[in-house]
Amino acid sequence: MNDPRPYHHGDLRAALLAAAEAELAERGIEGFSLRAVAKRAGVSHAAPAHHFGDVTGLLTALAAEGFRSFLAHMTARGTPDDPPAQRMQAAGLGYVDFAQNRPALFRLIFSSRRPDFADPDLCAASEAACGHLVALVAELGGGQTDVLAIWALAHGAADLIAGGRLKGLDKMPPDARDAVLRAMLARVMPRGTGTDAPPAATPC
Amino acid sequence: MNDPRPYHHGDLRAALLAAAEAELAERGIEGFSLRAVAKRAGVSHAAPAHHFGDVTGLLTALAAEGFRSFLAHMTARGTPDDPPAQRMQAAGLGYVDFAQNRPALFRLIFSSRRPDFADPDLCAASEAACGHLVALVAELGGGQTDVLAIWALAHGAADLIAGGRLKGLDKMPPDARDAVLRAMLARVMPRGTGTDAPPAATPC
DNA sequence: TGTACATCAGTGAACGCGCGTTCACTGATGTAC
DNA sequence: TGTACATCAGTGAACGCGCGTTCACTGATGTAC
Repeated sequence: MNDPRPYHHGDLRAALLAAAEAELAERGIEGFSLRAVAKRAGVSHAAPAHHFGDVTGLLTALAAEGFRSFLAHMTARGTPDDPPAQRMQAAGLGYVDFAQNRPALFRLIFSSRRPDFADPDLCAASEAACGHLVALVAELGGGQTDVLAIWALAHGAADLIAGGRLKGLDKMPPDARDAVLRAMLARVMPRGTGTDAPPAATPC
Repeated sequence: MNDPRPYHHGDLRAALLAAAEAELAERGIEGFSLRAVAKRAGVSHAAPAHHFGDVTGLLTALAAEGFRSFLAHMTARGTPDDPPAQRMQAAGLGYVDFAQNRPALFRLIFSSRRPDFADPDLCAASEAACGHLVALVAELGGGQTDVLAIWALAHGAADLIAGGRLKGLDKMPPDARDAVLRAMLARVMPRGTGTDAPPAATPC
């Protein structure tokens, strides 16, 4: 039977996460509500409790998914066999890709206080993503200034795109957009002239 | 008489704006409430209506103050007589100063949807701040890539600091912090080698 | 200087609303025998 | 294959709460005469 509304959903957990992301994109974190998420997913407003406990549980699970997607984007532009500089550039491009593809998740993981960042699963996902960046910087042998410059530039481009303030850039054809981003990143890539100091700031 | 609680406040409007900024800093935009602001300012929760109409009015006024403070920070590091490159660097440092000194306002003007950005006063304040950046870039004669790189780097450093993710940097002595920021900015300053294209993206 | 009065700023009770959460329930599924 | 039963997923009513806003009011201020 193709009953459009079976009693059991099948994968309500995933549907609720998708609905929550869509709600965040539409209303922002400041207008987020569990009831609206349930309504969007087509279930009663009490249903989410079975999968996430409470609203913090849902946002925490969504943030963990966010970090995993973030890491996936950063590694999607190359392979582990590429030279470090190339992988660094790929990570920078992926950082921005993530903000452009999933702006609500970008804001959730970087600018919200509602997820429980002490949650073990979220913590692990966060550390995996940030560990990738840290490892790359270490491989490149850059110093504090290099780390900060790369990170700030990628993060700034990403945040501006997530906020819809770089209309010019995110409406360009992908190739042209990438060329601009590569040129930007090239300005801050370490030139291998030695480290000026151990990093005083870590991404996470 | 030094009655600590006179019936009339004196400057409740300013007190409410300060309380709102403190509330934003403490709870974030997602936990912001008019009643908490009134309580913090020591007045009844109906008092703000006399000065701002409603909660959007208050956040709009606060955002306008935010843009004015943002512009003031960007111009505070130098004088109009400095050469363009020096004023650009001063603006970059001021951009980050603003995020560090008033993180709640930084997030309010760059990452929130609650203020009414169509409000004439807010609009004017926003355009004044962004106009400063645009004018500097034009004076410097940089192209699209230069504009984006400078803006992204300053914005990224600012947003990371506003989010408390650059503990190392914001705990350094001011001189050392400035030296790092200057080194970062130097990597993306236009080198006067001509424009590659007119800017496709504008800050506002 | 004194008085009347208009204006303004803040009060506190009241309202309706949407929220998160709880709870007893019911429909559906799957497994033991 | 059929039946009994445990388990699970989703329902819908109910709760208490904090919220934004409204409203008649009252205290305070300032101005006209």
